[in-house]
Amino acid sequence: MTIQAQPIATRAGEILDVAERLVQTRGFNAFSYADIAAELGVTKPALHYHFRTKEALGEALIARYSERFFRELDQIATADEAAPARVARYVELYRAVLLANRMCLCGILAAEYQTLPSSMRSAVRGFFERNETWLANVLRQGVEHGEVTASEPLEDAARLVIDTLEGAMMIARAHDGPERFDSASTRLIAGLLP
Amino acid sequence: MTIQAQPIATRAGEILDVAERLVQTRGFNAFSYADIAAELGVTKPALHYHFRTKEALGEALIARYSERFFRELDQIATADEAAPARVARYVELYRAVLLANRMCLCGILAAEYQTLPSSMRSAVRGFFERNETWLANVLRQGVEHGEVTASEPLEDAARLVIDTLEGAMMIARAHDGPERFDSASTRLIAGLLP
DNA sequence: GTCTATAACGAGATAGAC
DNA sequence: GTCTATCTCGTTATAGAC
Repeated sequence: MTIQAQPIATRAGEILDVAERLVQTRGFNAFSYADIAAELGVTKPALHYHFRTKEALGEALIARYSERFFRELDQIATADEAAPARVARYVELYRAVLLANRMCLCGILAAEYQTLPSSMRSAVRGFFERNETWLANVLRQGVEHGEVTASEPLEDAARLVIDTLEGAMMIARAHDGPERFDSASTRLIAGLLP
Repeated sequence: MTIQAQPIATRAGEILDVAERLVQTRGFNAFSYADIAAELGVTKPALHYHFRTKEALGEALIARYSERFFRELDQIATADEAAPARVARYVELYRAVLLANRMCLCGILAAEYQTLPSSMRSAVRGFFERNETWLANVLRQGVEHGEVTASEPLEDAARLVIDTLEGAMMIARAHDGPERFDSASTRLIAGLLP
């Protein structure tokens, strides 16, 4: 048994990388297997071997994205920081996506929600639910230490934060640069402080 | 010369009605001329007579939607109401769209922004800019009367409101009912009151 | 002026070669 | 196991009939 010191770029991984960027940039309905195939220099049916349907590809995208995202949240929750700093780092995760000229994967899928197969729908909802739970916990910690002011239920406060960040991100992408997002997130966070 | 007492449902108007619902429900990239044709019982090329390209149809959709929307804003601004009531009515406009199981037309187009032809892009940006201006004026009126608390620049405060409503709407559509939107908008407005 | 027949192309997916 | 050749269908758009 060998141990992989570094993750090898598998073909499936390459496909997911390209597809992820295309979805985050253009949306799930606005890219095709042909786009991925052209970029990787393979034929379309080769992609179908790795992901038999577009739905399967979509599910894999959400799974990988979620795994990565919540691994980052774990790191934030593990570090020795106060709640406001944790929220700030949460906002920074979104901002980094925007700087790459992308939209949150599950955010853009939420916009296309009505057109998604049901397996992808539940995966998208799951992403947001996990975000809510995580953020509500951080807010609760902040309230208990007097560093955050938010009224119960804190799950609703968490949802407001998520909705605002997703919306600000989406509309900022229709403008140039992250300034619009920064202004919104700064005001949003200011409203959470004593 | 005759005067139209009531607007007649023209063929072009019928097409716009169906297309508008499809875009607000599924997005601009996820509907086709075939969908409209089937619903109206005509052939696809018949649609091309009225709107030669999908881009032309998209432009017409934004133009009509904007006209209707800003006419409503004019009414709100004309009525003898205080700023908080005007903001509440502004929120109610969004809520009504959500109750129809739709997304704001320009909101969903913002999500698809990178895939839109440039004529539609500028129309979408224009919609948001006009909204910002209108809402910033209402907020300024409220601040002057001591009914609203928001820090300068009020254009940024207006943007935060718009971003939040659009985001809350988008994510609420991935859940059932308007409760999630209501909770977010209530907290949003509460943050604007003294 | 309004619509039908048809084109030209790209989509996602299958069958089968190696 | 991995990929190429191919299929079928749906897409937007044009040409031309009435």
